[in-house]
Amino acid sequence: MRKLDESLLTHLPPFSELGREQIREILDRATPQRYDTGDTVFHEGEEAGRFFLLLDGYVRVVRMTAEGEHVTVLHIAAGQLFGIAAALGNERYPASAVAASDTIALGWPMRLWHDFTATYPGFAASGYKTVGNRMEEIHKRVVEMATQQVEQRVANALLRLITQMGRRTDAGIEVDFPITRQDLSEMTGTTLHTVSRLLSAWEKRGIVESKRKHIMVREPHQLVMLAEPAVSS
DNA sequence: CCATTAAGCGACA
DNA sequence: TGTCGCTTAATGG
Repeated sequence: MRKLDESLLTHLPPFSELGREQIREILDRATPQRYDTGDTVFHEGEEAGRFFLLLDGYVRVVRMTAEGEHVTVLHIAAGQLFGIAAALGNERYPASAVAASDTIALGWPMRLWHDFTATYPGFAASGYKTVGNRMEEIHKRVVEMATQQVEQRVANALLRLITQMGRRTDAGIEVDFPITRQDLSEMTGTTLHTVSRLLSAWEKRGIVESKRKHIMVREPHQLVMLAEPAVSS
């Protein structure tokens, strides 16, 4: 295997404050790995043996309920760390990580998390910031789930997707990985039928456009309107 | 307002 | 040809 190029990491937050030598050392201990769409990077409850940096593609973080239903907790985009259980003091992964598209990730043994945070300035801070940002996002969603109706929740989920993992096209902003109605329903705590009906209705109004596994938002502003809590009743 | 059940259709491998 | 993604209608909580 060819040596990894240092430029892979130099702009990324966890490494941006590090020198070339330090990045070299970190890269030399990394194991690159490909995952096909749908592949599981690690399973919920598994011993947390490695942490990862997503180099390319998208990963979704999924929890399983007692009844065996999937709940998508959040999505990870390229450049972000994931599986950093050690930063949370966990011995096991609290959720599963599934490749939402074909992806490439770097993996390190979890014990190196402690080495890295102790040795490299900025690495720990960046890791905790990542954790903090995700906590905040999850908290927002908890409030959403408790207070908003399904249409608002789905609109919000779609807005987050195009904001964080959208690809601009001439006709609008498209979710940059294959996504089904089932996926959206697992993000919003509803059924694929309800998502299907909502998307059909939005499509008739020209707000979105979708083919199988593709969703494009043509009128983000309209979606923002829909995402706001209903005024009455 | 929304979940569930059921039926049917086209895309895809 | 079988599976998957999607749509729609009907029903009921």
